[in-house]
Amino acid sequence: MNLDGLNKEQKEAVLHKDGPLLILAGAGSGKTRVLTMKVAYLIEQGVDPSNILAITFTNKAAKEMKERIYGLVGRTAFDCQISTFHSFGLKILKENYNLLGYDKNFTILDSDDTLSLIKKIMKDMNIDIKQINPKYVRNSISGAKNQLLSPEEYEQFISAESEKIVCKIFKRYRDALIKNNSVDFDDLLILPIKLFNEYPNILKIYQEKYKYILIDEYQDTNEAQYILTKKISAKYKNICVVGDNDQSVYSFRGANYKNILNFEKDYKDAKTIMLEQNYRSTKTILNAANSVIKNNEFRKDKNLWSDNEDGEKITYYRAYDEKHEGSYIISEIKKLLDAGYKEKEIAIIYRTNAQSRVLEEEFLKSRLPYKIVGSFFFYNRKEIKDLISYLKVIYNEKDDVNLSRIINVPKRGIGDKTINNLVTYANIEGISIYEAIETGKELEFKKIIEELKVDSENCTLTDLIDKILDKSGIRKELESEKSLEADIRLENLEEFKSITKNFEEREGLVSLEDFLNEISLVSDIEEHKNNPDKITLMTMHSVKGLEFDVVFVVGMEESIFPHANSSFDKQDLEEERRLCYVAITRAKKKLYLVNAKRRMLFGRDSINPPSRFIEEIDSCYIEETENNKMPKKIDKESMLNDGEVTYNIGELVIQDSYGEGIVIGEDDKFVTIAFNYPHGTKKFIKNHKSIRRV
DNA sequence: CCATAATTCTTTTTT
DNA sequence: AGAATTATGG
Repeated sequence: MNLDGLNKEQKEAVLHKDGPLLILAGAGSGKTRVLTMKVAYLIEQGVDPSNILAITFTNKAAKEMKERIYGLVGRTAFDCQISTFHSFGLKILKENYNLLGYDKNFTILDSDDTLSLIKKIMKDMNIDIKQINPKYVRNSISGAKNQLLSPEEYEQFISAESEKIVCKIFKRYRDALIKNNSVDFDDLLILPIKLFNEYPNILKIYQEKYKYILIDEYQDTNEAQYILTKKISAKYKNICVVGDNDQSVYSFRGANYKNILNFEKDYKDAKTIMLEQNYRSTKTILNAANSVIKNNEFRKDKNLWSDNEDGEKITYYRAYDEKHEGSYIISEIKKLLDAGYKEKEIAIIYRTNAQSRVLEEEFLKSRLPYKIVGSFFFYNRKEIKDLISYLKVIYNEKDDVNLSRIINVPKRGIGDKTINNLVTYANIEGISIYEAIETGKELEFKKIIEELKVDSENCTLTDLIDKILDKSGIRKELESEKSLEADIRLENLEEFKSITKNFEEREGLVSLEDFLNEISLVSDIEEHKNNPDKITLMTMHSVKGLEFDVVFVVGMEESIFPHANSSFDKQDLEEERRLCYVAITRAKKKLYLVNAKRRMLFGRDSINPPSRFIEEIDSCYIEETENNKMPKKIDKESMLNDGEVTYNIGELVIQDSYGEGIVIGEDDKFVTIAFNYPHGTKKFIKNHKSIRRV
């Protein structure tokens, strides 16, 4: 194998074959390259590809790694197990479902399904969902599960009244999942661990199977993921993990960057290699990223450097509003394309998914090719969810959650009362809703599902979709409605067939089981399509691990980024800053930071000051323009209005640094203004020019 | 049981 | 602003 393109440390990492290895790899230091070459090297050294397990966090990363290994070793790459933690967990469950009390055709509940199950349980228990938010319950349960706590163990740790209630719901929730023959996302990690604990001989099989384990983004692993791989690698200890503490951005999911520190404790003879040279970005971009991240207090300083040229300065643009933000980006992209940049080398990244909406509108107008990665937009539509529920029920009739969703879709005259009767009966008998159906209109529904079950055995997926639409009456209902909205729904359902068709062609598979697994774990429509040259729109979280020539980071405003919910707590804020570090370091050649003076949020016009992260970047890296004048240092005289200014208590005003606020107090010299969280109340010189009436 | 009106969320981030 | 949930009346 040719290692010429690698530096000393990279070579060392690739050539380390046996024993634990920790690679601390800064952004853009070539870690993916090292990982892929390492796999190729192992194969070259005679390791059976089927003994290699490589784990990534996102499906995109897994896909990319597969392609790159394929590029190095050819078809034998397919014999390696390269997947996300969750799909790896699913694979183990599929191989051992019976030992865990499940039927073969168990299904995965997504976070919406999980939420409706919790709501149902709470209703059953007469818990007011206004008193305790079901989402809080869901998150608490998920948190406990990821700490590998059973409801009984969780009980030992809690004291608050609300947590005790959560615990009771947790118990019912756990039982309900088994009864529904369903698992949630967390189960994909913790059930395999349970399996290994209860059946050591099975653990042994997996230890022999996966003699070499590589894990990417190790700083993002949570307790469950940590334990899972620790168990499997316990025998041979050929475990190689790659991580960067500065890029740890999943603590909300229980990720614990301390796992990196634990690694050296767990494996006393672990070798550690640091990759500190950045090959990706210009000096300007890297320096900007470093000047932001150095503001984090809880951080081990490191020395990431670059030999690349200085490159262009960063462009900071302050748009008038969110639409202008979009149109500005479009106009810049047009210039970039004229200058020879390729669409697929341009990315727009934002903090929240909701921001993609306005951007998409502007892109549609511009007719530039774009793709929104991770857009729930399609899968979140009612008609698509209904269709998927049909598929899940056809495959797993015990799935009460999805069955309840569609038993009256389209309208069949089955209302709350009928369903409640069914549920009560099913509970008494200890059977599923499906089994409980014996009479009435619901029996017709059952017959439809029975027929479709047969169809699912006999025809292709795409044909099955057609049969569902016909036999359920969904198509008929939408066609007879003759509204634009109904037409769009039909179109979306037709579009869904292109996803199944693509799946069938790509995988050569037509099984409902495989398709359901795929859409449960890859809930991103773009992953199902072939993607030619397009401009990429995605969140900062999903962009991790990728790189582009040109990156636009948009919505650089306080309370969007850093997000309002994360700007108060110091730890949260530091995570936001790491996220900013991730965002900036995606850019290879040119970085744009964009924000809007005002923006519609929750249907209200809100005004937020520029993100603090912009100010943290040394201004020498940012191009000076008319538009982006940094917080001006003008002498006090010129900042005061001539003459007297008076305000009324309760009046809405805008202040340049803190945005919208309400006047809550006034005397002859000062005015007191209450601003939105997290700014609080501030006192100003009354006729200061930074304050304006709305 | 269902259509319409009124009201109340929603936007962190992912598998 | 738009979606989702709940109330109301037929």
